[in-house]
Amino acid sequence: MGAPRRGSRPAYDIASLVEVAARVFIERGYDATSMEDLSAAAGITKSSFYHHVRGKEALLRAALERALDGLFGILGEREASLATPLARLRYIVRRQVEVLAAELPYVTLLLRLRGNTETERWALGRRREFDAAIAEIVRAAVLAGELREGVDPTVGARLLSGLVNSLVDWYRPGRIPVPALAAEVDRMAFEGLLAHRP
Amino acid sequence: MGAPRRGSRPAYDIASLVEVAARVFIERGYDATSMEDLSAAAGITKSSFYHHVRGKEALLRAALERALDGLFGILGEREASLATPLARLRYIVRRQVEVLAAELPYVTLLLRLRGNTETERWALGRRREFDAAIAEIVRAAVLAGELREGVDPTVGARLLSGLVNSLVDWYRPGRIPVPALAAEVDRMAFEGLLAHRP
DNA sequence: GTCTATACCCGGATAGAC
DNA sequence: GTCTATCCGGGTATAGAC
Repeated sequence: MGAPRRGSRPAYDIASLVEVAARVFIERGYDATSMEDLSAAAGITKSSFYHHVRGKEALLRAALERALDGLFGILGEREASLATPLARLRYIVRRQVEVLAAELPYVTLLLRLRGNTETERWALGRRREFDAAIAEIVRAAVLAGELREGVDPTVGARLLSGLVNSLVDWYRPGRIPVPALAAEVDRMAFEGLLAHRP
Repeated sequence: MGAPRRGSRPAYDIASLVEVAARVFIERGYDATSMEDLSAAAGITKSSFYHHVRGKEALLRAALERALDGLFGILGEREASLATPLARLRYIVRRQVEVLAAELPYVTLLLRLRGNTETERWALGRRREFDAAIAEIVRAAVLAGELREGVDPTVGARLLSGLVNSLVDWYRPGRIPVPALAAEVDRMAFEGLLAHRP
């Protein structure tokens, strides 16, 4: 990614430092993570670390941008405009699982924000925008009669998002192939766990 | 709850201070919350606050105990031993929604732990025990053929718990009657969102 | 680019007067 | 039981030598 390095040390391009930071932020929590923790994880001292990075919040912002870019990217894909609301919804859910798996630490961070700093509030706002887009599609699917009667669009959308987002609490790369994971989430969300139909 | 007070000030029994603390912990995050924040929320100074409370971690522990007591209480109820695994599972899910709604701040706190302190790790361990109990029932239901074929018990259990637990991210008391909420969660989990059956 | 040393502030917690 | 004053550790961030 960054310019190649001459020394034996790893290349401290911003991207790799952001990756390290995201990992530690998730492990300890953003507030509990000190710049000392981060610099140690990167293998240099705190002040050297500052040579590369503006500060703690800038690292958080970079990580959150990556997560949000991934998620909003889905909405811009061709398939996100499929004919029926249900087809759009299922496509987006599948892609959401994929993005979540691909950008796991960044999305995890995004989903655990509290809103203390300006950066966090900004990211929370963008996340709400994304959720609203999903909710709108759920609403359309209910109106089109594609979802079970009596599904409250707001509640349904929140449960659906909650189901997908809960993956960050346990999914770890490598254990389950992503397509299989996406299929399980899809079936759970749309067909449910039951064997038979009432 | 505590002994009645003579002055005009509210009674600072431990329970009410724990409630205040839980609220602020959730709002700001545990690590970002200072004892100053807590004492201010209780309407007294930091040192007065210390007169009533051991420290920050003791407050956290009391809140987490309340959440865990509520959850483990479910497993001890008569109905948690219903005849079929599926019946047990649906009963527990419903009760889990009810406990979550009744003890919202405490359960929210429990679900957002990172594991930095000894208290947090203790609570995380107990939470894992609870999740394992659910997973065991899911496994039994799959073996009994009560759940859709091809459901991985581990993944299914995690998705189910994730769905239920995601409520803490948006449910607020009063908006939706708890029975209706429990019914929506049950339908989503077991029947899915779709209108028709394949 | 990396280090040591340090400024500066804020957090948890306590002492002791009232 | 409440307060003001304070200790002390650790946090972000910077200065300046190498």
